Amino acid sequence: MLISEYTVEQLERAASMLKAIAHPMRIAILNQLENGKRLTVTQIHETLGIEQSTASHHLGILRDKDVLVAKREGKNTYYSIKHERLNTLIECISTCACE
Amino acid sequence: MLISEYTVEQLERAASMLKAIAHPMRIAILNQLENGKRLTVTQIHETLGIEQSTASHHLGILRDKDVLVAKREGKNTYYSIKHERLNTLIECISTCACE
DNA sequence: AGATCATATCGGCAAATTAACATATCAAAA
DNA sequence: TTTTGATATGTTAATTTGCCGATATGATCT
Repeated sequence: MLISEYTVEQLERAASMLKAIAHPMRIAILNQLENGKRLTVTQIHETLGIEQSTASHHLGILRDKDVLVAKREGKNTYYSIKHERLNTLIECISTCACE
Repeated sequence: MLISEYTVEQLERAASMLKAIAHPMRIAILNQLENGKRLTVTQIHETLGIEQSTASHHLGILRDKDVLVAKREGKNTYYSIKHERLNTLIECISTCACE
């Protein structure tokens, strides 16, 4: 079934990605990862001043919804933005909120 | 206080806008309103096949979070996208979800 | 004022989310 | 294999959400 040229599945997938992003701390995380930067859980948790488990939790949500990809390298897991196009979205919402 | 070049308030505002958008039915609504289109509550409720009260509810959420603007004209209330830039965001998330 | 169309709000309940903390797993080094 | 650093998961309970039907408000016409 189609609703407005997209299927229900596509709408749900889009919503779940957006929902993952729609959190102040996760937007802050995404700002840190703009333009292809890669950071570990510890770097995020230290930079943003949040609990390690909280950082991991937020990163996990973003990974599960295909916003970020994780790559384990030794003890560390590096996170980065999965789709180039998402940089546009981050920038867009950040500037929209500043008016 | 600043987190990643944005204030907490800006991050919260961005998150609350995104949260408003992050719902399958509301993304469908925004698709209907792309590129400056204006629609009434009844048009939305009939086009998308949802209850009138549900349509009004979703539109209210989007208006409250500054995603849409409402303009009353006689019996009808016309809704439309508030910031041009949001069209980019809608398109971006819709295409991201189609891969 | 009364009738009718359009929109907004209320009450209720099941379902989904959230935050915070403790704990568990994984990887390398000693 | 024990220890330590790094990351991931589980468990709570409190809050929030979505949807529905019903009802209330607003606007226009007779």
